[in-house]
Amino acid sequence: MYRTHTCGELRLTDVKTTVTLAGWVQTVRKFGSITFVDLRDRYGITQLLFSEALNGDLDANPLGREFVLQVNGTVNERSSKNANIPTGEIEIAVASFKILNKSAVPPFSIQDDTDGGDELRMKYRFLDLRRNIVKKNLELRYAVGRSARNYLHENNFLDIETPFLIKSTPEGARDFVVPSRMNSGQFYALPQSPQTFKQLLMVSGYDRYYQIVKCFRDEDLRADRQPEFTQIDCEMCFVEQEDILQNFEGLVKRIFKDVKNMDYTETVQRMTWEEAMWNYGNDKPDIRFEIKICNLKFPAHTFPTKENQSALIDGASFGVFDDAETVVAIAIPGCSEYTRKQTDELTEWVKRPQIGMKGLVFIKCNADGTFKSSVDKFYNEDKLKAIATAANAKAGDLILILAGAEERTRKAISDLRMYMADKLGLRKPTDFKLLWVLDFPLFEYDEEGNRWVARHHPFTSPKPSQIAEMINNNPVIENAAEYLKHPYANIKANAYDMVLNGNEIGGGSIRIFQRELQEKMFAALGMDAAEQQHKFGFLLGAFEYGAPPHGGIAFGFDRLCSILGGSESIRDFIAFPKNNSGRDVMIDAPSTIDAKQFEELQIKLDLKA
RNA sequence: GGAUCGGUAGUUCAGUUGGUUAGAAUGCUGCCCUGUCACGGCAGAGGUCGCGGGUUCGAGUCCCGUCCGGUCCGCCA
Repeated sequence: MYRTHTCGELRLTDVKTTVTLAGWVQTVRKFGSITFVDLRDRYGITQLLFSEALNGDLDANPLGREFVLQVNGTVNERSSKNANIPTGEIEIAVASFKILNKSAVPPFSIQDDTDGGDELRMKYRFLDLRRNIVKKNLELRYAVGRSARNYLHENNFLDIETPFLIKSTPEGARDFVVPSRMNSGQFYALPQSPQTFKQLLMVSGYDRYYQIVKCFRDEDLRADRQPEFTQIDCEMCFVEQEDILQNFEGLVKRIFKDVKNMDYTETVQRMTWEEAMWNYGNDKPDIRFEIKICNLKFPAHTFPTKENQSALIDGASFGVFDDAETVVAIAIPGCSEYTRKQTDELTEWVKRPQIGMKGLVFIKCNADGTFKSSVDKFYNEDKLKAIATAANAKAGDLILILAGAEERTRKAISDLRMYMADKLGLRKPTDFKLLWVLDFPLFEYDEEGNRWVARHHPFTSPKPSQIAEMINNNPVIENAAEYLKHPYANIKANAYDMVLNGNEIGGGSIRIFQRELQEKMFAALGMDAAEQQHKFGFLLGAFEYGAPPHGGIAFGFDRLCSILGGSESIRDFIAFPKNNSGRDVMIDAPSTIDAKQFEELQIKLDLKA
């Protein structure tokens, strides 16, 4: 028997017990004739005492960090206790020990505040995973998964596996492709998601399906994006949007309860995509703080239902505003005292290429009710006051105004809103606020190809009231400059995103289940009948055999874990992640393959120089 | 595909206007120490300054190229 106890469980009540422990040497502290060794395993750290007085034959000298050690001894009460660790009141008086394996000196320290940089930790990820802080993240990941499975199981969902080797249908992201040896010249693709399979399962009558499943997308990475990632993938039949929303806010609330012991009792807020863009400039707003955009000027067709307020800024001969398509403002609470240096810094921030604004206009709403702005030359006190009222600014606030092209400016004000909230500490990682964003546009305009692309995916159904509009109109865009006036631009989807603290954690839709509508959708995306048949014939065929109404959702599992863990990076919650270039630096993948493998695949490499 | 920041001891970093033998902390090795838990003390080893080229009397430092890594934009149905 290698061990009788773990390194985390012995307490004062175990004193005088003879025990055997096994683990890794965390530290060795020598004091002449006695030596302390901290022994670590998954469960904790236990102090070992090597003492010449107790056993003169013991020589702790050969021990080094990360040696694998088995010790036999007696549990003793410590004479000086350590309140910082659960086992801090006891130690093991070592009677005998065995080095089960030696260790090279690790390239970085195995502790919470390690001295290792990211690259090194990834190269030696097996050592990094020994660190408590990383272990905690993987434990959290397990807890989230277990909670989700429990909830879904209790609600009659069936976990069904779908294949990883499937057909390439590069509609959205680039596929990872896998050559087939037995079918030379042909390729599988790894699934970007099990989308079509789960829909086929609905056709088969498995009315509640889920899977915690890997998905693969061959696109460039970010801190929160990996080429292989995990989704909690769900689908239901005989449901409307409302059923899905109810079921899956239940899932997330359950995860909050199980993982964070948090009762999320408040109603999950909902807003339409249009409201989100109007108020926050963003389809995944962080609503933990109140700041909303004031739309001083905007192109009428982008928000057909909204009233134009440009009278507030027009007629002042201020060219920047007069020439801009869009002028938007946010009132930042309590920042009217910002110095020239601070406002300059904000101006520089919005001028960075990532934001791409030409400049920043500000209005200080002084505590005494006066106003001071960077555009005093153009706007008198009354006009500034009117703008401040529109922006819902109070005395003491700082109004920041951006002007420019609609899309870019809206994104910029959204980024600025988040930047200021971070600055003011309004985005606490311990606060959680859920939000449903509803009624997304069904289509997006692709400038490059002058065509429609599906905003969510091509299986998403339009709002029932707009099906006729879709079927009866020609998708061809005659005038690229005025694509927003095309009827398709206003078709809304039966699609929904779940947003947590400004992050999209899940998204889904009610699907198309009629062949005719699905064909119209494919056609709208530029697929002729032959291409439809080649790529999705199996799905269109299945829709002819009694496809039920259905819909579903998929949650980004890694991202959900990282948010619950209070981290920006999903890599911390994946045992063996890829780096920024999609490489696994530990096993050094991807790599070249043998000539023999090429031969078997009948593939000849011809790399462009 | 693009922008930007970085690459100096095992590790994390400092290194001034280009100028003597490239430093600190930590880790590592040896010695001392009976109550530490970030132990302490003394001594020591440890560097192709990512790589290639250029400018210069002289390059870690300046220039060009390249590789690697981080972040972001594009991209991510």
